[in-house]
Amino acid sequence: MDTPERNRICTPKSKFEDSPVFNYLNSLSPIKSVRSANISQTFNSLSFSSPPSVFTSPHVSSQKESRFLRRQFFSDSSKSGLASDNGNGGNTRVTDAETAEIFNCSADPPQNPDSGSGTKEGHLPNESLELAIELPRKLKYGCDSPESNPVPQHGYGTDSVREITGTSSSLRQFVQPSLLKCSCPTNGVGVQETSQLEERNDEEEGSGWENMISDAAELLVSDPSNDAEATKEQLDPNISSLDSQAPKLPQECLKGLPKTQSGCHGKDNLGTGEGRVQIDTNCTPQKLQSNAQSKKKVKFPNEKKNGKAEADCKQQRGTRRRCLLFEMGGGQKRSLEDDSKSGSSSPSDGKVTSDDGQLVPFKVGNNSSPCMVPGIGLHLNALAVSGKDNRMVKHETLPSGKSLISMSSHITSLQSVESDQQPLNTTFSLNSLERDIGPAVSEDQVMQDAYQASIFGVAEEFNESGSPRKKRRRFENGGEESCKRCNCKKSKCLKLYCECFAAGVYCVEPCSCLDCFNKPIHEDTVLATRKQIESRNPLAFAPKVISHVAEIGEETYKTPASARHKKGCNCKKSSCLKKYCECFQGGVGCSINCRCEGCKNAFGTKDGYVGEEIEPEGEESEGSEKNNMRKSLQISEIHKDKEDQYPDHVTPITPFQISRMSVQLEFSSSSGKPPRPSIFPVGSSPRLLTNHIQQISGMLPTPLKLEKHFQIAAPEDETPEFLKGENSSPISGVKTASPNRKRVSPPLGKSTRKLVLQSIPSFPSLAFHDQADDHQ
DNA sequence: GAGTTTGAAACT
DNA sequence: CAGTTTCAAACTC
Repeated sequence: MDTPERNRICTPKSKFEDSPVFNYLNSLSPIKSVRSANISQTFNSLSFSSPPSVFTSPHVSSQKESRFLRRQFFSDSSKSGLASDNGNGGNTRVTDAETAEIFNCSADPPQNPDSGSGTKEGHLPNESLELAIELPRKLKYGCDSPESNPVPQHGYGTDSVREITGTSSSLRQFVQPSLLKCSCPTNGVGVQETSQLEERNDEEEGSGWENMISDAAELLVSDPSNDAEATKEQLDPNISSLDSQAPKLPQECLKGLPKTQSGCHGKDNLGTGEGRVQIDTNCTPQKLQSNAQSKKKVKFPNEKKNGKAEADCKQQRGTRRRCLLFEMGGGQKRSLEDDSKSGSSSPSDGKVTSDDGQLVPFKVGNNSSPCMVPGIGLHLNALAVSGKDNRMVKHETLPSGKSLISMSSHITSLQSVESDQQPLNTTFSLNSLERDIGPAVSEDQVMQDAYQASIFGVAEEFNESGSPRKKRRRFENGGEESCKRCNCKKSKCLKLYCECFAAGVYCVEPCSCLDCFNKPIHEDTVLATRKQIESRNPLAFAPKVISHVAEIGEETYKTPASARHKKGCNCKKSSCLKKYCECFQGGVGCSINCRCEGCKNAFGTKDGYVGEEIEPEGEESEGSEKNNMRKSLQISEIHKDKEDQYPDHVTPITPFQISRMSVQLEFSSSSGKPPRPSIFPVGSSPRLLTNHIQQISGMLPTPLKLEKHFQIAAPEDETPEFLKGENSSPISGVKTASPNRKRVSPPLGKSTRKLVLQSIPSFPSLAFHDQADDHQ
């Protein structure tokens, strides 16, 4: 069972990598763990146990990898020239060797450079060709446009530095997880340390964190050349390490963490974890490049599609980083104030991160589950993806430089419930949740990256000069929440009118708002305002779109498909066919809760929704068709769900994500614009994402298609209860905890959910899953 | 880019 | 709770 799942997860790679090596890697849990690293970092502040993060990360990592790969492509292409200039031409192999060494450090430093690079190199030619072909397409938006390339301006060296820093972060993510898995010793500490180290490095370099981030983002997104290379390099190393070493990793990890340290020149040799980090940071871009190259080689050989998928995934990773990597700590205020303007962009903010920081307790954080879903900012977006309810207010600097304020909203219901029931379990569940989130995010990111790659990169350019609206739209579409921008003039960005505020994100430069108080400087005001709003409406900041969640025993499972707008829309003239409609905007069908008139929501009409239960009545034609679609989809979903469960660590997919996917798809297809960030993402399980992506890559066409494919998630099952009453909403859940339970017993959840949920083990241990997967 | 439309949020 | 106003996004030209 697992194998297929894993394949899905890695699908992009796997496809690329038909080679047994990839399969092997996929099968190997450690690699996955590496992926998860990103997430773990995000959550570092929370101090999660390494293991969960590791597992969760795999998806993410994969995505990131894909993203990086893309970038690399660009960069490579561009670089090739640069390299020639710099005399780096010969570096590729050398770098490969170096990278191999670097990675090997963890395993066998000296030994394998060749093996890793060699295998990769063998593939390279084909891949490069494919990449060259594919890249242009993908890059069109970001890369092609000259504007998109801010990097070029920067000296190569500077870029490299930034890249390095950025890469270091990325690398950290990758590396750390692996390290964590392998060595585990330093887990939390190591991660934090690594983050610190990164920060230090960044500081040393003199580039602001924000700058770094923004640059990195730009580079990643738009810059094919240098930045891309850097990112690639950064990513690649991880990837390459994974790929080349993947087979080795498990063993090596066990053996070699120390070696890696020794091999890599860490600035500071803190611990194994640090060593890794350092390694990453230390690794020169060249090395990274080599790794990246090796990776490229490996991945691309197969099919363009695969390459695309990978690229998407990679991009997503990059995106994620942007959004997630930097968490603002309680210390943020200071840093933020200092940085105030940048909105977040200040390096200090980014620096604050886990160690310092702590989440500003907007509300009492139940658990520190780190899982804030970073991207969730949009009203709709806030989707429950997070599933976790961390109420903690986090400040995360988003790619755009915005910092998440956070609230992860109230989705806590599940967790809270669990916590109530079993404190011990809660931690576990949290981990699982985190895991879920991570993957989910990754998926989303993947989706986003796909779009972002095309669109997003461009968006950033606009930030500074472009017209706010356009920028915003592009950002929103391509970017994620983090990319959100508002244009508030009278609300001071302290009301829900403001998307940024509603999303729990600070306004950033790109925002064209006036008299904005939604900035770190005014953190107190923002928090106070939020409290007020929440006091009025606890669900105010809760995700508007709610996915169906089921709880089994102690664990909560996300039901795949169902997602509905919490509150329902009230559309009268838009027929729920435009973004005016929150349901439509959220990529979900209208539900009973909707009071819309003439509902024609492409994702599912109100009638249709009822129709599932009461189909005959409503718009039968549409409803019936949709239902059929849904059924088919559901079936597929069921399978997916099962698969997802295992691979992802049990944590069920967040319905939101799925809904997002559908939405995103639509938008992308329909408007050609990237779906909103929040919506983007997607499918809870990376697998789904990969699958979807694959499908989508070819498909994107009309929203309808997407709907058909994805719709399942949105329509149905839904959690009746969420829909039924806002009260039941997660937020309420936070208070009472009960809501989830209600959800769990979905009367409506006709079909699949139950099966899925049942199949999932209550608390699968990571190792357990892996094993189980293997057996399966 | 300006203006209009739309529906949520906020207010009464 | 319903009605009205305010607001900003979404949309159109």
